[in-house]
Amino acid sequence: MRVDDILDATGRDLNRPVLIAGPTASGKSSLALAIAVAQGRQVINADAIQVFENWRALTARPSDEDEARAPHLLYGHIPGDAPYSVGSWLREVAPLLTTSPAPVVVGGTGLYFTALTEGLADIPATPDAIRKTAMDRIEAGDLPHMIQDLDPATRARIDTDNPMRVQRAWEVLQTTGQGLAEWQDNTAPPLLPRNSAMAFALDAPKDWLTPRIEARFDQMLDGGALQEARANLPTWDAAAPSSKAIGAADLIALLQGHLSKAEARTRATIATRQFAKRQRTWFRARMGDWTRIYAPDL
RNA sequence: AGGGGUAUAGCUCAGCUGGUAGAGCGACGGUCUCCAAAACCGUAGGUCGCGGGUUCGAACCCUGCUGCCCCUG
Repeated sequence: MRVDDILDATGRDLNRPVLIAGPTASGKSSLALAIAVAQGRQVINADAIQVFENWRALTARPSDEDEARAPHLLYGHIPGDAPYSVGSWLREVAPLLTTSPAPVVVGGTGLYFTALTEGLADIPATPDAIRKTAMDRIEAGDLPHMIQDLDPATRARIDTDNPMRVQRAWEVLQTTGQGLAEWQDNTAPPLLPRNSAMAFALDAPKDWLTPRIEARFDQMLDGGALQEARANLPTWDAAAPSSKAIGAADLIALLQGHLSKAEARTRATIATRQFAKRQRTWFRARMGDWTRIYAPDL
């Protein structure tokens, strides 16, 4: 499927949102922009890290020129130290899906798309006090007891080797008195069922993507990623949500003199390749009914 | 040229007084319903620089060679 075919297909039903998922550096943003421009749609971000304001070059957010060609929403609108999650994202997208024409939602975060088209249990937020208790217990090495505290159904369902999953399950049980498994079993219908959207998943083979990832990192550096890192340096906090942007810690380490430019580049591109692998796995396993698009053909 | 050191998985290195090799990272595969550019799980790689010797048995001891590093000249 080429761009023209996609424009043709999506152009026939302007009331259905277009979903575009794909690995980093696969070219999904420009495809989304082409559709938006041609059909008067808005572009909505479905990327967990591009929502943050403080790393624009490094997270490959659309340029000013791109944003001038079509409205872009949910990009860089969250402070780098503010918490954000699938739940936050779903609440923000909800009112944006009803525009006419319908938007094109584009990004690389599989979980966000899955939550959108398959639903997400509506669980009350964890109070700060409970979160703090959870983190303290984990830090104290108390994970085994937290696992024991869980309800059997949840314990059997989650990956108990994964501290984050255990923490989440424990917090849900503590704050709601109800097990995570039960909450999930009662998940409400999705905001946007798969069939109510035109969904595309970009396929980007490893050997094709790797050189693009490397070239793009160099473009990021040329595009001001280093100045951006310098701007972030004074307030840098490795634990801040936006600090998870691939390459952020490496550029900071470079500025602090802990890494050479070559080392920073190597680390960042390796991390990006590993991330792309996880994305591929998610798309293949969870989005089997999305229309596949072979990225090199675009 | 002489003296010293070093040579073990793709990379960085462990391997006690000899019992046919391990880790971290990387690579590859996978999981994942609220930190997801996160977190987690699994798999595959090595005739231990080369040759000779000692020994029931050598990555480990002896010896020659080769490469690299340091010191002296």
